[in-house]
Amino acid sequence: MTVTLADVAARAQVSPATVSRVLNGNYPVAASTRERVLRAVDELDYVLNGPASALAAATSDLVGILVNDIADPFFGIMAGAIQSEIGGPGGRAGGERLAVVCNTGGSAERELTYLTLLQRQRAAAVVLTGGAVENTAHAEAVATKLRKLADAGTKIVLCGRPPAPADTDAVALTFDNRGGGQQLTEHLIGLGHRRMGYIAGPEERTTTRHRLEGHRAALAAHGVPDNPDWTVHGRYDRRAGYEATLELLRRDPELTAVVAANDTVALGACAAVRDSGLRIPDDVSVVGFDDLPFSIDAVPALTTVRLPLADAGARAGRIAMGREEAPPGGIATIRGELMVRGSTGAPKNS
Amino acid sequence: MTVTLADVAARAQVSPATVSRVLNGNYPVAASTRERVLRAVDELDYVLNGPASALAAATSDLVGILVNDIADPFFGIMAGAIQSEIGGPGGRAGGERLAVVCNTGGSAERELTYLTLLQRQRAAAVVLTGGAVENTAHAEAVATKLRKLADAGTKIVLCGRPPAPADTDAVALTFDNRGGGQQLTEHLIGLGHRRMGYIAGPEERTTTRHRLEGHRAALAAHGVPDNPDWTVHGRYDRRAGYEATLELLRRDPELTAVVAANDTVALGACAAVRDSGLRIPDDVSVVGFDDLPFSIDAVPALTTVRLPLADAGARAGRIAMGREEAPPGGIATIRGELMVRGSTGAPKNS
DNA sequence: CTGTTAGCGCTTTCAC
DNA sequence: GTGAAAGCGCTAACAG
Repeated sequence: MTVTLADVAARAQVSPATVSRVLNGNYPVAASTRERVLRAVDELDYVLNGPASALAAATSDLVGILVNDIADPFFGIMAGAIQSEIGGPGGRAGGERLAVVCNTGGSAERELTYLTLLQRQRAAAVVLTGGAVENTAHAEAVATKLRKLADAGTKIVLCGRPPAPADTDAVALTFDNRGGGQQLTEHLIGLGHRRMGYIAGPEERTTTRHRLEGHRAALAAHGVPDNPDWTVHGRYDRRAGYEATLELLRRDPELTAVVAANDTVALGACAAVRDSGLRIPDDVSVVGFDDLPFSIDAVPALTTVRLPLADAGARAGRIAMGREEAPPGGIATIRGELMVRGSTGAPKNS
Repeated sequence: MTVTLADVAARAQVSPATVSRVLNGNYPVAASTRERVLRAVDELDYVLNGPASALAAATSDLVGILVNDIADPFFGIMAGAIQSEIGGPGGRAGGERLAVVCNTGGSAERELTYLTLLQRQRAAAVVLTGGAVENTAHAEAVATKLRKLADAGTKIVLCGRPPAPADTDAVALTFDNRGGGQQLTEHLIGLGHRRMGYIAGPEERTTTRHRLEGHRAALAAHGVPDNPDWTVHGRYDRRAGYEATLELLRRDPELTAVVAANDTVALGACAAVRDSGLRIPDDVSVVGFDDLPFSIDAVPALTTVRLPLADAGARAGRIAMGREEAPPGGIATIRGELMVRGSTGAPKNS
């Protein structure tokens, strides 16, 4: 009932092999033959059987994209950019790759499971986005998995994630979270802030640690005192930002600034500051990280560090497809850009 | 070099068929045998060949999700919810479905191309999210494609999209965009507004048309005059909202409210209102649509219509997997809920 | 409950 | 430039 390549071959009066060759366009075929085949394909409304060709060719045209949370624009933007470069429709013929988006929810276990599932699909490439879980056992398990994938011919690219062990053959486009965190806090210090609350992301995450390290490095470099009470951990969402800010303000009502792990958290922080009857930035300055699209529309607009998410994703996609060379050493560090806006100002009593 | 099912069978001293059965868990196998097989799988570090099983079984465990723009949380939230229900890791064994997210960018052509690609993959199900392009030729082409997919055993679910022709066998979970638009405008009318600007989405989109119809129905029902000059079309992004608002205000500085096609557009509208030196809602009220997470953090918080995106996505996912019954007639209308917040108030001179 | 037997539909050497 | 033939690795009747 379903049309197969053999049917097309019969109709075009050629062998199945020839049909395969014109369909894949990776082999010389006489122009007249090609046209005859294409016509037959059309007339028969033939659709290639993906699994069958993947089986025979030992590779599929699926590209895996691992994200923590696809509902978060941070990941959505990267995923969209990656997808646009892996040659979806509109790309040159034959390069119709499909993106398999895997939501790990930040769980190490699910990350591994998805990697296995992608291995099972014989994915052409896998792009892992965002920070990694910091846990030796898990890191080793992931590295092992990546090695297996690479051995099976799957190209691995890390986008916005620290490099994996060199023997995994994974190309890494890493965000300079440490540097960004440092810039943000230095900006605040420059404004005169000395008592700053810090809302960190979930523990055991590279992104969380690096941003926090940047913050602390800035404090240390400028001799500004740190205080364990001024740091709180939470999820990367608005709710966590709201609650953490309330807690921070309760612990120390004298805080003049709140540094949030990312923009989403910062939005929650802004709400908490306002709900506490304080003004931004007059009473409390707030900063975020990432510069997601809505950040400029916060009131006042959020001071933050802009990460070129779309560019990074696009580049990762091209590298995954072998359409762009990997950076020297397989590692590139992508810096963020400090965006100073209305949510930060000099502290009142400075 | 790569381990196959036959290797596992040999090691476990059973037939390949038995191994297949324990792996798929859809057939009775003696507990002791199962365990032996599982052990062999483990020892050999065996990973099933997806394409091979898809070929043999004539169906894959891929589920396609068509979205206009995955970077937009409107789609990201639905996609995430769908994915969480199609039995990713954590689901019961054997139900490891992968989500293939396809970004159509709102292009009818790419939508069709992706549908073909999904057909090629023998996708188990396809979920089409968001509004459809309004164009007879295209609608017919899509319907034809859906029929073919359904014939091949692919389950089709529409999520947040108007029903397709009945013979496509597509289940539809439709958002009541018309009703939501009407509620919003009635709320404004109730407040005393009589001169309202409307920023519509792109033309030729069902969502755009329905929301606008709701707006106009409300105007008509209350005898409030409409004016062609008060409607502007644009993309569903902040920039479009910003520019459209400036244009609207230029055309009629007396406008007391701006109705935006969605929250993202509303954010841009708010910025434009403020940049024009006007206050929200004192001078101009602004409303959005969707109630995306950031909407409550706008200042003032956005009055909007909440769409249960996550619930709808989850339900679509379950229906696609056959884990929930389709609604009677294959169509369910999902209503939004009016969320009255600070961005709307009575007009000044009312 | 388990083994045997055929393919599923395509790609790919290897000849011609 | 094109054809023939041999699988790729798995599932699904059908027996037993």
